[in-house]
Amino acid sequence: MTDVETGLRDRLVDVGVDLVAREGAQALTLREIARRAGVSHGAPRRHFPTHLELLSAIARRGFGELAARTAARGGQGPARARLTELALAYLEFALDNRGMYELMFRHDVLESGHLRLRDTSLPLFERLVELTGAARPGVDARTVAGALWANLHGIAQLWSWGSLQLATGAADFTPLVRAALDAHLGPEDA
Amino acid sequence: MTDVETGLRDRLVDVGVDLVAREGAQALTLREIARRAGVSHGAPRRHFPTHLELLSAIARRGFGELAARTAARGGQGPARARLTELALAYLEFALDNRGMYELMFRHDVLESGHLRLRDTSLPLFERLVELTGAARPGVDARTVAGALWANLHGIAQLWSWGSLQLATGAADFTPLVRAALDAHLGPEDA
DNA sequence: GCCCACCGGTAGACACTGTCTACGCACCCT
DNA sequence: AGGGTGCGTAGACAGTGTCTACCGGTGGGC
Repeated sequence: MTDVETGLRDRLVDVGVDLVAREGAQALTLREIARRAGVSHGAPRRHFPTHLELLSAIARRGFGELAARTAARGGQGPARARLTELALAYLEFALDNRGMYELMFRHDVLESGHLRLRDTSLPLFERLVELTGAARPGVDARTVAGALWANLHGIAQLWSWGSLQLATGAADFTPLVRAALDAHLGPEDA
Repeated sequence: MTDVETGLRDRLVDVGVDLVAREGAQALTLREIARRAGVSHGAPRRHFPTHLELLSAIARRGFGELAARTAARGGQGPARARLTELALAYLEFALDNRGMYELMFRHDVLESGHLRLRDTSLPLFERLVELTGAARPGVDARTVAGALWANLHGIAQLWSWGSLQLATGAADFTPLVRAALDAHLGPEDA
């Protein structure tokens, strides 16, 4: 009735997205996904030759939503303000969807050829490069953007793991994000 | 004869360290470690009640060597230069020992209580805080050090995964590390 | 209109994993 | 000498991913 008519391929990914949000990345068993989709454990093989490819398809959903979230925010205004919004949106996504974010950056589990992150991840980075160049002209925007991206990723990972709270004693990650932005782009009101 | 007399507990960790360097983190099967140690698959249980605890013991070796490597470098000189050496040593460790580094930051696999990283990781961070305060007085050294650490970690991870090469087109990670250091600490010759 | 091929799901086997339990051997202590 | 305990063995169990044989329906070609 509702969406029973959707193909099994999409349904498996739906189930996976739901499952990783609900129980974490280690719950994404092939057989468990099949179980929750109401099919036998051999069925997914018709659509995803291997477990890794199913996980990659689930992760690609994550990259898509990350792109959508960061695109929705930081629409206009000066480049520096848009970068702040983008960075905060990135961090919030990572911490609202820890399981998915963890899955997205488990390169041992995502044969990077399968998930074509060039389609979703690279455009996002290009936007970062563009905004960086606008906010801080006169430097190698590509390198600075790379360092900034790495910084956001590191904060997301270490914060999610709890290390940064332990090491710095902070209770909120926004000061860290602002410190990173100030460092790479210069102080906000400059 | 050689070191046959070492206890099984240490031998298991030895085998694990060797195995993760040789074949990566996913090869650290409990049974495979036992096999290579020449004991039955049930033997490790006498020393490590669970697989996670054995992995944590192996990872702790990694934290120890990371601390040793970063301590060996950056011995003296101005704080800024020592920080550069420390950062490069950190990155080189991460990229020379990808399997180990990956293991060290797999929080799903390291019940963080077991590996007492307070003993090895926090002192390293404290040294980072101290040097940061010396290199860049007048700011919240703890926050800046946290952001810098996250930046190094992010570079290590994304570089090891290949994303930064793809996104920035760089072939060497030192420009990125220097960009991060310049960003958080100010330009070197200041 | 029939037959046949094929798409897609089922069911069972296989090797492998981590954990648990029963067993046994050797050693040490009194 | 005897009993207990530390430590490794061996087998069972549930669970995993992959592979293979099977098979029901559906659609196209003649």
